[in-house]
Amino acid sequence: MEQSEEGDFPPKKTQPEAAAQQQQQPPPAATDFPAKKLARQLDFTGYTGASSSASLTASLPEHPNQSQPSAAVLKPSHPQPQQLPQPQPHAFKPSQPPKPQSQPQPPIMLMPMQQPPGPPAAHPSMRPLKPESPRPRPRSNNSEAKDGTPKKQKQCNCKHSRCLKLYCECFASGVYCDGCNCVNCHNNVENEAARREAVEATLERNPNAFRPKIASSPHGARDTREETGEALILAKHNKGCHCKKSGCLKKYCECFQANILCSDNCKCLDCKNYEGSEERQALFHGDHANNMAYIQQAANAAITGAIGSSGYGSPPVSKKRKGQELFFGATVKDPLHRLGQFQQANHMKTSIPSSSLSSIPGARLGNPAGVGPSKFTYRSLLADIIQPQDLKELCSVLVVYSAEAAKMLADEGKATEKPVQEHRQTLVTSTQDQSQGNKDSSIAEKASANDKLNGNPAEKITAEESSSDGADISKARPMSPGTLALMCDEQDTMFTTASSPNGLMGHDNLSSQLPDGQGLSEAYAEQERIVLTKFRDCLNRLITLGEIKETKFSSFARTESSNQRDTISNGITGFRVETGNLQQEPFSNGLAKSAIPPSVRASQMVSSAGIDPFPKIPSPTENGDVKT
DNA sequence: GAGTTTGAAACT
DNA sequence: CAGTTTCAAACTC
Repeated sequence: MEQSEEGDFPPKKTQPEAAAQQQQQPPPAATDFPAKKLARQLDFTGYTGASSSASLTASLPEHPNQSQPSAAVLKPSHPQPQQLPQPQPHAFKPSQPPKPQSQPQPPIMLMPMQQPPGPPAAHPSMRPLKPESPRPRPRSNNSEAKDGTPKKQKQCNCKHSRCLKLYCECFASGVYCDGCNCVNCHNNVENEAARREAVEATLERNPNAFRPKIASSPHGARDTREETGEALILAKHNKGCHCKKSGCLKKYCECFQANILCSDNCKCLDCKNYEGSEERQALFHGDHANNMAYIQQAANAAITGAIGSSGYGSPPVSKKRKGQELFFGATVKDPLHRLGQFQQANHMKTSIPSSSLSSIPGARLGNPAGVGPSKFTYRSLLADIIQPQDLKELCSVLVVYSAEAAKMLADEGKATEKPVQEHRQTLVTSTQDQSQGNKDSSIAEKASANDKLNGNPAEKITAEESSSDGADISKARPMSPGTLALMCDEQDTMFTTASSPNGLMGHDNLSSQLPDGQGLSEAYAEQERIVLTKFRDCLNRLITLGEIKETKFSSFARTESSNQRDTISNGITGFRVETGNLQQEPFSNGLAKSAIPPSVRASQMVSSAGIDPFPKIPSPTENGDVKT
């Protein structure tokens, strides 16, 4: 999207480029379920802050450089409309201009920023805003049908606006009408002039008219939040909604539609679209299908949002509820009540009595900022244990493992399982030592081994490694290990798609080294197994730590007395809770927990500033066993 | 599928 | 900037 800001609206790009870029972009916000219409949220500018006019202009037809105002203008990713046979021209528009997209093409994502909602897509990250499908039938698309991959294409039904006003979703999205059911449509190539005028008029009226309505918080991730496990709220509506009767729980509400919580930007009345809202939760719970859609995102959110110093903690910006709090406060559930909901929703198994909750978690555990009396904030038990850098490190390690596994597999060909295991052990050990150096060397090895086969991935890999320093993963770099590691879905694809030029490191190598596609699946499976095993181990450790902490709190609550020990503040040190059972308790996956005293394990996980957490987390040996 | 409701966009 | 009208999507029957 950056491009768009510079006036390089997708239309100008060549198809491949545009497509590629879009794919790399973060999933568009919404997800899903509302997925349906996010057309309006297309991001012409790419960002909230930028001055819109420039970017908008760029994206619009009138753009100077558009030597060819062809249809492609609006639908960037599908540049060559004309060449493609149009699936079916709209009845009213027989000559419908070229449609930019070819059918097979995946939907385009123009709005990277948000992702609120997570549609139940298999690959949530790819969410099409207005895909265009030549589908004759508008909404019934089976879009989400099978794999849940949304492909929806929104088709308007405008009758009086000629599709030249923002009322029209297509127009608002910056795309030509294609296969819509509109009447007297002017939002097409044939009426480019009129369209252009309309665009200008619209911009004149509101320079931000074509900018995304939903934007992620300028302050970044901290503003993001996970909502009771159901929806992922990552952004807020720029203008906010003004709903009066829908309670912001219907798609009339733009916030709801985008699957984001109402924010302080909203001026809605009787809003129920706030964090912890019973109505909202009921709504989600009642819609199981949609729930599934969010699961993945929620999971990701849990990782990115719950980890670190904030957890649910103190949202910088309250996600609203101002309506209720200010005017209906008395009638709305009190914080405690909501707390209970959260806990349930999060499947937090805690033995802490609700009565003690109010005094324990949230506010107390660090992150005092923003924790107001009226705002309940849930704080993950792992909040103090897992630090952002830990996560990054973990991601890096997993990627390294993957790379190593690929290399190993390639070297050994279809070697037997045993060697694999051994190698894995070696890897684990070496990794535990930790050190970037190690990782680099590992990667370097792999890279060098593959150099002959491929380009020279070494550089890229090396660069990626640097992300472990805690720098922003999303920097200009192509794809950091962290990103790769987190791209579960994408990885799946990568694993199975040998053609990806940019595939996960190691894959290409592996595939290229193996004779043919034959052993690939096996090799990938093994590779995946290794990585997943590592990840599992890490998770087991986290579970253990969480339980320890939980136990601690539980005990704390019970005794509820003195507690003030230092322990809580840092959440780790000093607890001496009944750990006996913990140690023996078997993992649900059958793995036995380590017999190491919790405190010891915990310390391993804890990463205090300056300490490289990585070694601690990811380097579990076989079954989560830590070196004693 | 027709009619109603709703709230954003457009207009005054 | 507030109030009103227009519009099309969402929703209901």
